Amino acid sequence: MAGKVTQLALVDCNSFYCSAERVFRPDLKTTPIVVLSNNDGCIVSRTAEAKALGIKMGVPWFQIKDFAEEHGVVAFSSNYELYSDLSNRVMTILSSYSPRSEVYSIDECFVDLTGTPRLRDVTYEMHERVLKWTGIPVGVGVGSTKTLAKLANHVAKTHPRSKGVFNFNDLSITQQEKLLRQIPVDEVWGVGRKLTKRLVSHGVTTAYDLKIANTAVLRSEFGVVMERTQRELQGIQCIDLEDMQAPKKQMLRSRSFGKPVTNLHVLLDALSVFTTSAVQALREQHSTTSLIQVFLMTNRHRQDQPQYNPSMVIPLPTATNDTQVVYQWVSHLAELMWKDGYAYAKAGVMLGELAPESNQQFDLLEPRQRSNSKLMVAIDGLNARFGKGCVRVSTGGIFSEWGMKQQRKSPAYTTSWSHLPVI
DNA sequence: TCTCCGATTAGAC
DNA sequence: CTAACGGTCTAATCGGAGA
Repeated sequence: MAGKVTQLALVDCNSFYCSAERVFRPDLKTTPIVVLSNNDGCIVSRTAEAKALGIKMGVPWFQIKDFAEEHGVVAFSSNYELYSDLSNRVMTILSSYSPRSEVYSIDECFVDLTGTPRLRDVTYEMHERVLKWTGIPVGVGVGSTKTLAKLANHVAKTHPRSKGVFNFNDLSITQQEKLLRQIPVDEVWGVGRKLTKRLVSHGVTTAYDLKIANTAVLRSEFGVVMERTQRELQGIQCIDLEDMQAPKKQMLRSRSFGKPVTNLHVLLDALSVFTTSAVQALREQHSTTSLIQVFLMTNRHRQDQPQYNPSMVIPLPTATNDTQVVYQWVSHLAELMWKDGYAYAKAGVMLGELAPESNQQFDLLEPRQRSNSKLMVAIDGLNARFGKGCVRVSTGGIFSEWGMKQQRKSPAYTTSWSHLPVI
C-alpha cells in the first residue's frame, strides 16, 4: 500500500449551462449556444461553436447581440432549477465511483480513484456513463494533486486525441516536463489575470516555469497561496479533498434589478425576498447570524446619474435564524439609508458571524427573544411542500417592478423532469 | 511593537 | 424607442487603531 500514487480525478462538465439547455433541445445539437447571467447581462457559458465564433466569456450580451444573432447563435437566460437538477444527477453518478469525492461546484467534482483497478477503463467509463445517463458531456482529468488534476482536465478538453480523458500520472518525467512547458501559466488553478501579469514580468510564462521557480522568491513576492500552487504542481498535496461540505461563513443575497428602483416600498419588497432566501439557507445549515449588513447601489455604469452606494452593518445582541427578526433589522437599515432622488440598480443583504444553532448564546442583559423556531420550521415545510414563496414574509416579492429581466428562459422542463424515475 | 479588525484584493466558477 | 456590464463565496493581505 505504501507509496501508492494518488489518482485524483477532476470531472468537469463541458459548457455546463449550454449543455444542460441542449439536453432538452436536441435540435440545437450543432447550433452555437450561449447562456446569459442574471438580467440577461453577460455571457456565462458558451458552446464550442460559440467559442469558435470568437464570443468571449463575460462579455455583455448587448455588445454582441447583433453579431451573435447574425451568426445563428441561440441565447438563453440562466435557468438554475434546470442546471441544479442536472448537476445532482451528474454528481450522483460520479460519487458512485469512490467513497471519497468532493462536489466542487455546480459542474465540477473531484473523485479520489487511488487504488482503483483498471483505472484507465474506469475513467473512460465515467466519461461515457455520464453522457449516456444525463446527456451532459464531461472531461476527466487525473493527477496526484487537485492542481494537477485540474491541469489534466484542461488537457482532456483541449487535446482532441485525449477523447475527453487524460491522466497526468501516465506520463514519464520527460513527457510531464514537455507538457507543462506547453501550458501557459494562466491555465494553472489559482493563477488569475492579475497574477499572470506579475508572473510574466518575473519570466514565469508556463506551468513548467512556475513548477521550477525559486520557492523562496515566489513566497516572498507572491505569498503563501502561490507557494501552495507550486507545491501542488510538484505533486505535493497541499489542498485536501473536502469530503464534508463545511457550513458557509456568510450568506449573501443580492441582485441587480430588472429596472431602476426609485420607490422605497419596492426596495423593501426586494429586500424581504433576499432576507427570506438568506435566512432559509441559514436554517438549512443549522446556523444563526449575529451580524446583518444591507447595501444599496446606484448604477455605476451611468456616470451621468448621481451615485450613492450606502451600506450599513448591525451586530445583533442575540444570534437568530428567524426571518422576521432579521427582516425587521434589514428594513430598519434600509429605511435609514434610503434617500429619494436616486435610481437604485442593485441591493443586497449579507448575514455574517454565522454560528451553529446549538451554540446559541443568550445575552443576559437583553430580554430573551421569543423563539419562533417552530413557526420557521412550519414555514420551511409549507414552502417545500407547496412551492417556494407560498408562505411569505412582509411583502415578499409581490411587486414585480424590480424582478430580473429574463427574456430568453427555457421552459420549466424540471417540473416534469422531477417526475421521471430516478436512474 | 504587537495584535486585532475592517477594508481591500484576488481568485474560482 | 433606449439602454443595456452577474452573483456568492473564501482566504490572504494591508494599514490603521488601540494596547
